[in-house]
This record gives sequence, C-alpha cells and structure tokens, in this order.
Amino acid sequence: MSTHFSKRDELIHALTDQMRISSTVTIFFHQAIAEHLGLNQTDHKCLELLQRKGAMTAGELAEESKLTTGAITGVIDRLEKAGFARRVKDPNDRRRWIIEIVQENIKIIEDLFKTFAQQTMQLYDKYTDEELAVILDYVSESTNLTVEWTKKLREKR
Amino acid sequence: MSTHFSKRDELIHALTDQMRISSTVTIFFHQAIAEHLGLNQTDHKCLELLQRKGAMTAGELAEESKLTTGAITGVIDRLEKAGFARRVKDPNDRRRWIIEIVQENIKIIEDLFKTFAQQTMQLYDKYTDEELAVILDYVSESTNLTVEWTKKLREKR
DNA sequence: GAAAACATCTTAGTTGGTAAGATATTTAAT
DNA sequence: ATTAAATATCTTACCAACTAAGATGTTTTC
Repeated sequence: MSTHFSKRDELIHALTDQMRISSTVTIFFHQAIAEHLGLNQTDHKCLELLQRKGAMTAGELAEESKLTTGAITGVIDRLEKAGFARRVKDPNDRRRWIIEIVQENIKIIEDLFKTFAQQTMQLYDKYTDEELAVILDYVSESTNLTVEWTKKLREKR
Repeated sequence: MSTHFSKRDELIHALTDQMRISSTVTIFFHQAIAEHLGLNQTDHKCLELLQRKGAMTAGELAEESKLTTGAITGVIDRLEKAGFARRVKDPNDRRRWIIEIVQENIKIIEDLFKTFAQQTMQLYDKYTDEELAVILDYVSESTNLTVEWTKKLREKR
C-alpha cells in the first residue's frame, strides 16, 4: 500500500503552504510599513481605510475598523498630530466630524508604494495576458473565500 | 490626446487592486482566527511560528516575533494557560526553556484549517495543472518581493 | 574558581484598548 | 414650539500587553 502523490497533489500542497506563508509575510509587511511611518498598526490600518474608501465620519471609521468610538478618538488624534489626516466639521450635521486625508503629507506613503509597484511590474513581465487573467481570477476567488471564512468565524462567537 | 489603456494594463491594474484588498482581508482573517481561539493576535502569531518552524527556545521565539524577552514570557504564560504550548527544560542547557506545541490541543486549530482547505480544494478544481503552476509561481514570487520590502523597511530605521 | 556571557523572568512605567457615561446637536412627537 | 429621544463624538476610569532595565540562575571561558 504505497502512498502516491500525483503532480497535481504536489502542486496543490505547495500552493496551500505558500498561501499560508504569504499570509504571515503580509502581516509582517504591514507591521513594517506602520513602523516606517511612525504609526502603530491600528492607526495605519485606519489611514488605509481612509485612503481606500475616502473621507468618512469618526463613527464610520469606528465601524469599518471594528474599534470603539473611544479608541477612534485616540486614532484620529494621533493621525492628526502626525499630519496624515484632519478633522473637518460636517456643515450639515454639526455633531459629526468628517475625517479626511491630508494629501500633501500622504505623498511619502504614495512614493513608497510607487517604488514597490515598479518592482512588481517587473514581476508581471514574466506572465502572458492569459496567465495574468488566471492569477487575477485566483486571487479574487481566494480573497472571497477568506472574506466568507472571516464572517463565519465572527458569527460563531 | 486620449489616454488608452490596453487589456494588459487593465489586468495589471485590477491585480494590483486585488492584491491590496487581499492583504487587508488576510489581516482581518487572522484577527478573527485569534479571537475564535480565545487568543490575542500576538499570541496567535507566536503559536503559528511554533507550528511552522517547530519547537524553539523562548529567546528564539522573541527574535522571530520581534518581541522583547519580557513580552515573550507573557505570551508563553498565556499559551501555556490556554493549553496550546508548554515549556520544557533544555536538558543540555538548563538556562533555556524549549517551547513546544501541545499536539492534542492544537487539533481544534488543525480541524478548523482542514475545513478551510477542503473548500479551497473546490476552488482548485477550476484550474488546470499548468494554471496552478502559474499561480504557485506568482504567489511565491510576490511573497519573495514582500519579504524583501519588509527587510528594506526595517533596515531604513 | 572567578569573571564574563547568556537565557529567562520580574518590575516599573507607557501605550492603546474597552465600557460606560458626559456633552452637544439633531430629529421626532405632541 | 417644546420636550423627549436619538445620534455623534469625546472623556473618564480601568485594564491588557508592551518595552527597557535589571534580577536571577546557569554555563562558558580563562
């Protein structure tokens, strides 16, 4: 009774392994970015949310980041002090503060990512259009799965 | 003067976007796993290091996780209390504690990931061997890049 | 066998989080 | 129009987990 693994099994095994490594590496990477910017991880995550989703109120930021409003007050204080974001009173509802990014000061971050993007471009050169399409499909689908699992885990307690 | 984007440009743009989303989603996922296990993120990260790299001394764990030895003492205390790891005196050097995983109690985590792995298998069905090889290559290469960038960021300060 | 090196733990102080409630503003009800 | 309820953010008191520095116990070196 010999255990035989097909080439496909081996591919799948290697990919599973590599995805796990990729997760861990990603987490360390984001930690390193935050440190580089002189921010803690939470503050950096909130800054990214603001970059990706655009200006929003303090309450929305709390909801998106899964932090309490009390914690968000501190986050915004620190981001404001670092010059990356600022509070603007909502003219229509003066209870609300809208938190927006300070474009001039965010340039450092954008330049950083531009360098990274350039190196990634070189990686893309390796692949044909068809291959890139497969990669995109896989990354999208596996991200969808991860989102699903995250929801399930949160529901379970 | 019209800006024209080729199909390839669009693919690359979409992939860049998707990779960024994937990072964020991964971070939330790991947060959810930790919560599910009743651990904080730091403790969970250390547990993963032990799973991936095998048993190691408290000092090695501190180095791998970029925590101080003081913090690691707390991490190990909590992992031990939760039953996921234990301290074993190094018989050759009694200054050292070797931290090892408690296999019986780690099963919960393995079962959790087995479920995830099964669902991922269905995703793999979509792809040919050749396509899986391309995906594996891309994930490996982009992980390597991320590792490189992480190092660079840490060196720079 | 004494000094230096080493591995881990302990302690004191700091940071960033939550929960609960204070303050200010808007919306809804009569 | 006034009052009550709802809403948005901030403040406060408290707690968990981190760092830095040094204490403790063990090994290595000379």
